[in-house]
Amino acid sequence: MDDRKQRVLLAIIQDYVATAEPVGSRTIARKYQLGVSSATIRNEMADLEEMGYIEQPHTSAGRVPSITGYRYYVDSLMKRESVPPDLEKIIREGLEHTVGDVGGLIHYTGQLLAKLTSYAALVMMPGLFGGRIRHIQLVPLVLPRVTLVVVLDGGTVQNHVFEVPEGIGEEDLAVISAVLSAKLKGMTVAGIRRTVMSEINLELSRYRDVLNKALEVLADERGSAGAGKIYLDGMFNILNQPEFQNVERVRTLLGLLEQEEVLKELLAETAPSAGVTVRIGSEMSSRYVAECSMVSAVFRMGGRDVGTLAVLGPTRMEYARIVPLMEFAARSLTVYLNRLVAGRGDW
Amino acid sequence: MDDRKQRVLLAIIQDYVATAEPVGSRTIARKYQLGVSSATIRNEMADLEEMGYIEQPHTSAGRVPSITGYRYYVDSLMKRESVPPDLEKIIREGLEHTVGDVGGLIHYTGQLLAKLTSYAALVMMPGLFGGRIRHIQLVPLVLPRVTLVVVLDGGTVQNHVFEVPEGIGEEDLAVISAVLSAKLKGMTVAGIRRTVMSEINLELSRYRDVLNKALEVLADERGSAGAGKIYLDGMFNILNQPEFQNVERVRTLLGLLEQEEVLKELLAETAPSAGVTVRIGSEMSSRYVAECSMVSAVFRMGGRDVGTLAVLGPTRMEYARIVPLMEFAARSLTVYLNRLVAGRGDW
DNA sequence: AGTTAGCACTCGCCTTAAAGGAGTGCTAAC
DNA sequence: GTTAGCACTCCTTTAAGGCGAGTGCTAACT
Repeated sequence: MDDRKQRVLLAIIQDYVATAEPVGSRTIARKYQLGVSSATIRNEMADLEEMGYIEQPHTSAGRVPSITGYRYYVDSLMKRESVPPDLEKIIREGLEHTVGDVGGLIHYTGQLLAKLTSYAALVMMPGLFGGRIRHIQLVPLVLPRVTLVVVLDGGTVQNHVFEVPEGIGEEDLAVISAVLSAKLKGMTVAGIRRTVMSEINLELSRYRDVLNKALEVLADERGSAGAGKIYLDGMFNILNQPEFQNVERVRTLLGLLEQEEVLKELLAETAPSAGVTVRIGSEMSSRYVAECSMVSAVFRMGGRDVGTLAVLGPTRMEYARIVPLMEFAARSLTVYLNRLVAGRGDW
Repeated sequence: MDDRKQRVLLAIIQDYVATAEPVGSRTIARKYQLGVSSATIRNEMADLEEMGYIEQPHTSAGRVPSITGYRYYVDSLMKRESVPPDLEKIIREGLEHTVGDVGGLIHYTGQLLAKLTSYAALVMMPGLFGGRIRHIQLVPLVLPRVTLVVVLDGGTVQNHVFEVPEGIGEEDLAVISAVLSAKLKGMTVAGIRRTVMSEINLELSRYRDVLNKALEVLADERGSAGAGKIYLDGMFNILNQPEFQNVERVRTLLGLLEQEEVLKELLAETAPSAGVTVRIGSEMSSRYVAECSMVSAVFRMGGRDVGTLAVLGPTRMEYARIVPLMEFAARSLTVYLNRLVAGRGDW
């Protein structure tokens, strides 16, 4: 792909992203000075089409970038815009001044992203995964129902209700709680080793049933790394995009957004740790988002990936603006999350 | 309004609810045997229009029920359909077999309603309002940040993060927790009296600051009776309604559904305790739901209203089917919620 | 060989006109 | 009070024509 072809492709994508209209050779010759006539551009466009980077909705319409075209753009052509300082400020100050738990901070970031990007924002929360246990206790409800309450240092509180065998009383629960507390406090849920578990089991062999149940709950949370809750914001934004003037499309998309399972899968495809993942149209696993792209990034706590931030918009997304913004958001969130659990010191 | 006019109005509403098409005199004469000709019906329709019960989108279109018309129908004309036994069974068994906390049960009911009605379902959860305190504790996170954890007998767990003054340590928090626990356990949050509070304050005067903060959190929850979380399900259903083929309308409605505050207000207008509230179009306070109706009912715990169930659909809603269904759902939910906190005994 | 002007051609979209049809209101007769 | 008949209204559908954006090709130019 020679230099001029690249410039033509870049122009087509920029124009299409801006206008949502198929772009013709004349437009490019006029608006983007490539120093050649529209006829030359037509020739280049014919080539680009043959190479699969652009498409024609129908004869005598302009060209539209293909998935391959967008991909090439994102990987090689795109000049990342730097995040405007005022946005950086908004994000930083927003995160700085949010009091509350880890969940609140993350949720807030999602809302902010929706507002700042004008697309839909998705957030996958960490389960019990990301934090050290500060408090763990079995609280009797109406026996035989009890709830296992776990408080993490980030302020996350999770609980899980289950039933204990007949004959277990409040005192028994207090004993178990004390042992659990002694053994597990300070550990991350992920870090609970089999050895600790059996140690506990030994110490409390009388209560094997209850214990197994409780540990099972913890293990559940640990196993399903992506089991966290999903928040969705600004899906309303997406309706302002011209490609969603068609109700049929809105319906399929909204149908998707209601299925948490599918969303989780989509988010789970985000590359671990490093940078930002961009997936365009059919590069995503669900066919319901054919016309959409997702830009996502993971955030971390204690050196471990714990959740995912994402933005969902039309394939015609402003990648050059969104990618750096997501990167900044995920990095900022990571910083402030870790401050939350480590006092002032950055992680 | 004479008997025949009522029958004509009834026929118009039934037909319009079924077809979403303006209904003409001929249709009524043909499909609903009133024993008179279409000309007579035309005369009746002219009268009904003058009386404000029906409207004409334009000359030479059929008639459509007005808000007033629907209102008259719901209040006087409607024959409630009885809830089909299989639906009753689905609801009962669903609620019976849902293990977990109060929140899970309520949320599940919302999902069920969305599925069974084919409209959007809204649920306003109780805050800390509806249940007795089983456990209350200040858990230190990374000092000075602590979280107040409250567990209710329904299994609801709420927490709130705040900061304590310098110099307060884990032991201090343990002392405070012990007193809070001793004084408040077994009370409902709503039932916490000023007297108890000052009693606690007296006992722990050293920790006045921390205590005030903690009690403030509790009071907050108590004050905002409807402050609970809102769940939304099946908004996707609403897009299948013919009146929402128009994207503009979808946008305004979705815009509404994203604003929790507005939703809370809408739900808060539900009549307390008794039966089912139906609000049609402009009878609701928000102008964004002009084309919609809401059928809502409160559910109770411990003899007190704690939350609201609602269904949101087009004004052209199948009231005769939905009203009894909502009533049944709210009643069932009340029963099972109370079982949850009272052992087997019904409330 | 690459570039460009010119031009015929394609094809979606918009406007306009005409036909069709559902439904009404009115009148006159029963 | 009811009904048949009929003129009238007005929305909706269909068809046709013109417009315009854009293309691909050819031939000439550098």
